[in-house]
Amino acid sequence: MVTQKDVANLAGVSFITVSRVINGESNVKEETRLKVQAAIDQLGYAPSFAGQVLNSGRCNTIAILTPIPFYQSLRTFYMMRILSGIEEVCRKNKVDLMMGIVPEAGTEPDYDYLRPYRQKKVDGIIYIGLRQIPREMIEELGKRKLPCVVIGDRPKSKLVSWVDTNNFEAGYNAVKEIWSRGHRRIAFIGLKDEFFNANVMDREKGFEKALEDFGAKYKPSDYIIKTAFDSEETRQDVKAAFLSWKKKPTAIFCGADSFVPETVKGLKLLGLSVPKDISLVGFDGFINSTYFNLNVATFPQPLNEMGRRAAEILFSQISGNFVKKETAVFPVPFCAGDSLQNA
Amino acid sequence: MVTQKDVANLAGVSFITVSRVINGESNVKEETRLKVQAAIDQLGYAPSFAGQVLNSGRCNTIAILTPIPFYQSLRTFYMMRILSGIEEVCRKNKVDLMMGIVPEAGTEPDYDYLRPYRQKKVDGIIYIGLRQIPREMIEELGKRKLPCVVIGDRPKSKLVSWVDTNNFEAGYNAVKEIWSRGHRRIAFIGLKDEFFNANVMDREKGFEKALEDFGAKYKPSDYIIKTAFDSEETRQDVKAAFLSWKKKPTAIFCGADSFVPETVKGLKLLGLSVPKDISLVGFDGFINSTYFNLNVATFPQPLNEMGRRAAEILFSQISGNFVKKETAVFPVPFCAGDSLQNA
DNA sequence: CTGAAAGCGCTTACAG
DNA sequence: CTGAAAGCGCTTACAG
Repeated sequence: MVTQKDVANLAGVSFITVSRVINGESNVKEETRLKVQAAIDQLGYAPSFAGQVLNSGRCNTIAILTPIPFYQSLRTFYMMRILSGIEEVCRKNKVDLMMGIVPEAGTEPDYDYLRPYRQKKVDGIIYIGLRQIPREMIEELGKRKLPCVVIGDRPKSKLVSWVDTNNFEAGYNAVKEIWSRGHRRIAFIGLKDEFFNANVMDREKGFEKALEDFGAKYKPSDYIIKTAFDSEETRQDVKAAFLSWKKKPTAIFCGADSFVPETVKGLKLLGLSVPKDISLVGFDGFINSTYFNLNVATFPQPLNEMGRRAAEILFSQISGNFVKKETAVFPVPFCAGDSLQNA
Repeated sequence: MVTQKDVANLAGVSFITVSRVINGESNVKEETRLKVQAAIDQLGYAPSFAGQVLNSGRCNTIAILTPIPFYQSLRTFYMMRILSGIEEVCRKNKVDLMMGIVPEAGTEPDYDYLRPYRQKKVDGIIYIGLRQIPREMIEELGKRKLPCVVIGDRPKSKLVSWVDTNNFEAGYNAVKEIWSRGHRRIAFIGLKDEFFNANVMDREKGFEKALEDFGAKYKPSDYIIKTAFDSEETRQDVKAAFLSWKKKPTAIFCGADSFVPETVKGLKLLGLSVPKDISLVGFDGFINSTYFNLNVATFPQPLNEMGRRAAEILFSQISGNFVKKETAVFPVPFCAGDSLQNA
């Protein structure tokens, strides 16, 4: 490997001068600088990361930790869009990105969340949620005061920053959009409690609150279907719910786009087609009309922007050498689509 | 940051003994080992990466370089499935994963492909293709003899290893499957030459060769549509081609799943429905029947396995301290689907 | 403007 | 079985 000494020898100066040129210090004669630069170019020298870290304590790398497996389609989109925003900010700041997949709970008992940080391999961590952040991790984060930003979850810890969408408001607004098109009986499809998905739950709360505020003539909670992720279960749950309801809803708000395809199929089993017989609104913006033959009205989360913001918060904490809880809540815009029609 | 010295002080030994315990050396009294281990646990010590790298020259990190932007849906799947295989092997080998997005050609003139390696931030590189690997990069890779494996492309360099699918064979087999179902006039949809996509081109060659071998009564090249990625262009190209053909094909082989949705729509413009009026076979296995309302016959690439193999080749070269060109060609299995019917 | 010294956290011989 | 010394590649004062 090429070192400062090699460059120094070739240029006929001491390695300290090489260090000065690398770091763009001003106290180097122009002639010397040119000689050194020529030697650097000739040898293809780049300063060893390890040597720099040892001195600066900064490694210009951050870790992205996430429990989302790489191959699960819709969740992959969620993560990739966030990642795209993070990457943009990292690139600007000349910071590298390390990826770690947090194993399923219980799968790998001795998995060490914070190893990269404790090893000083990264300066900070961005955790991309969707599944609740593990309690042990939050505790150690707090104890060690390490720069960390969580996306998509709101840890209570006094030291852990987070970036999230306003799911309650978005749920509320979803009902508002549907209601304004004349629908007076609206159903919600959410997740079973065992998933502990605060995001979908908040959308559900927004759904209920909006219907109360608007004076719906039925009990919102009677029109909530709780189902599972990416599963055929959804289809059956939808069918069963519809059969149990005496008065059928004219619109459905899916708390996540993952439920949309199976909901549509479940409705088809009942002889109902979207949007002719019933309207439908999704959430997330992952269902692409190129692949799904219905242009779904939805609430696309500003994932890219959230990724960027998370990275910015993290960098400000790293470079400021302090850890202070910062939070950001993003509103979710409505995006109209053919699946939502007037009642 | 906690260092070996801190642990040594707490345990009442020298930091060298701590180093021994960390590295599991045998020449440490059991009693001492326990004392040291207790101190390590108490302080939450982990050996600094930088110190280790400086000594061993090994950093237990590899870089994944790819020109695929994070947000492009189908290409995202391609990359993520490969990544999933790589990650699996990395986890087993306790190696970390660094991600780098190679900018569009010309976008960032001073982008330095090999910086992470020259900085000794990674031990080797896996390049995930889909767009041809940049010439400058290949040259520098060869010059520096750095451990590198390319996935999805076959660089000529004597030193760069690669892992790829047998696209010619797969293209040939696609025609074989279609032909065996009685189709005697089959069209191909590929990419315009300007994309330099060797993979799709090889499938095209397999398509042509198969038709020749089977004694097709027409010139295969007359039934090749060349289109662009992810674009509405495809729809128009399909329509135009169909209008120009006097004898219509009874089946179409899409050289990539990206073309499938728009091809289906283009056919619809002509009043043709799949598979009732015309059969269709895709390639890649990205079109999920949950989201696309047609179960497409296709050739799913063994991406996960390719990722694993690439990582294994890379690790063997890194730990062996040699760089030798190794290559692996994966066959692509056929996966039947409703879109391909008997003629 | 340039160089010798010390030290960052670690490991690898070498002594004892 | 344990420790003192040297060195990995770098930067940061300090001297000149």
